[in-house]
Amino acid sequence: MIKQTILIIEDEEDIRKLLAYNLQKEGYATLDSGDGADGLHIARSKQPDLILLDLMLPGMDGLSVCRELERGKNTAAIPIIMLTAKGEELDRVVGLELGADDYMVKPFSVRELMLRIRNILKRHVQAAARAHLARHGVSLDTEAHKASVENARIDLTATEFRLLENLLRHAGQVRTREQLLDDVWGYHFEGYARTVDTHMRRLRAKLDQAADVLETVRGVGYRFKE
Amino acid sequence: MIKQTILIIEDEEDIRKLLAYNLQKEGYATLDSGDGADGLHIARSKQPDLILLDLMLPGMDGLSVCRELERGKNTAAIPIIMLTAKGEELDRVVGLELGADDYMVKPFSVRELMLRIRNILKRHVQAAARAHLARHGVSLDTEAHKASVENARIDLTATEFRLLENLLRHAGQVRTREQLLDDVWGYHFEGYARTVDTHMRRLRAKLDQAADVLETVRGVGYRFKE
DNA sequence: TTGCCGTATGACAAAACTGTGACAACGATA
DNA sequence: TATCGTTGTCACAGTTTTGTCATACGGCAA
Repeated sequence: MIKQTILIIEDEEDIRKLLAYNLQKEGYATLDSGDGADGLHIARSKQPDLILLDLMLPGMDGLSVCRELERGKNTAAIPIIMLTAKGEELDRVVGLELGADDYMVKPFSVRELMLRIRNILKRHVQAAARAHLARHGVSLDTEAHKASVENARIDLTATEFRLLENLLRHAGQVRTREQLLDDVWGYHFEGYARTVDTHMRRLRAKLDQAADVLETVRGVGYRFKE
Repeated sequence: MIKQTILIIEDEEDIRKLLAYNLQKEGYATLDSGDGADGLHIARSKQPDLILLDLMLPGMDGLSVCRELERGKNTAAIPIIMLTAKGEELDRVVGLELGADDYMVKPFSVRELMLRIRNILKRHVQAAARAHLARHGVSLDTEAHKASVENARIDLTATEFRLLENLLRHAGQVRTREQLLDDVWGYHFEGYARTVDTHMRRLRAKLDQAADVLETVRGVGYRFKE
């Protein structure tokens, strides 16, 4: 599993460090910036999974950053949690209006913030992950780790599931054995490329009537039918 | 196929040699430097395809080099893999923030590093290479590995596909048998130049009505019609 | 028109690929 | 500890793909 990255845009260094420390402890990767314009730039180039955005910032205030993020094609979908100091509450309406997903009033409970972050990320991941994971009657529920063919459950082992998921996510594209080994087995795997074949066979057997969604591209690799 | 060049900026000579040796074995050309400022200079003048950058360097540290690379107009797009020693992990965030594409913590697995390099390079090449691969009714979808003539699918073998792709990418230009053997078969291929002829015949047969897009330039080679 | 040289063709055997069944190693679980 | 499910390897067989060769063909210049 790839670590999710959270961008912290906050000018108070103490808070920034506190947040970074706690987020890292929770297993997230963090990026941070103490300045609005800079933070916006990082968001655009690194595309974090979530942004913690302070309202009061030097250079460019949080609302403007929010508005800009919302406008950018590849940042519009990133969830934002606004951090506001007491007394700025009036603005929260505007913030939410502008696309923030949630807000926290300082001083806030770190624990609560962590929980909200986890929830929001889960929602977003699910939404993104579930979107295209069904095709030609084969569908995967990545969260529940359940697979089905024409609405009939089938049992897949962990590896089979990851393999099918990878193929499905790249439906229509040929995936070479090397790519599959890297993505599904991981870089550490030092094995026989033909291992992939065996797993394809097992997958096909389990997919049964739907086995033809897995196409062999001779001399290249495998492809989930477009 | 032109060799890709990788710049190694690392002060420990043993590691530098180890990396250079392995990279060359993988078919890359290498440049190296044991000093930050010097490495930066080489990067600017030679424009390598990828940079391996150690964090701890004499003279100018890795982060500064990274920042400078990011700033330079003709170095900003070069992917960077940071090499960090254990315990420097805190900095990786900054590194990623500054534009590194990936990082490895020492001691790292050379094999894994090679795989990551391959993947990153592939991503970068793909992004640049995907273009209008269609002409005179012949179109290729390199991702899906599908070919069609006048919107009708045709089956090509792996070699035929690569050959047609190469000709198409150089549409309008004559390609000699030697060039085709180098690009399509690989520069290590020591075979009969007439092999190309046979494959051209097979391609023409499969292209059917569109066979005339493949022109023979007597005494020189072949050309995809402009 | 003839002869030369490069190219197209058809046939073929070698090489390369993929699908399969079997199996041992491993780990989890009862 | 015994058992069961999962995984990675391997050897083998059936096919397809590929490289080579011998031969026929065709453009071009003399």
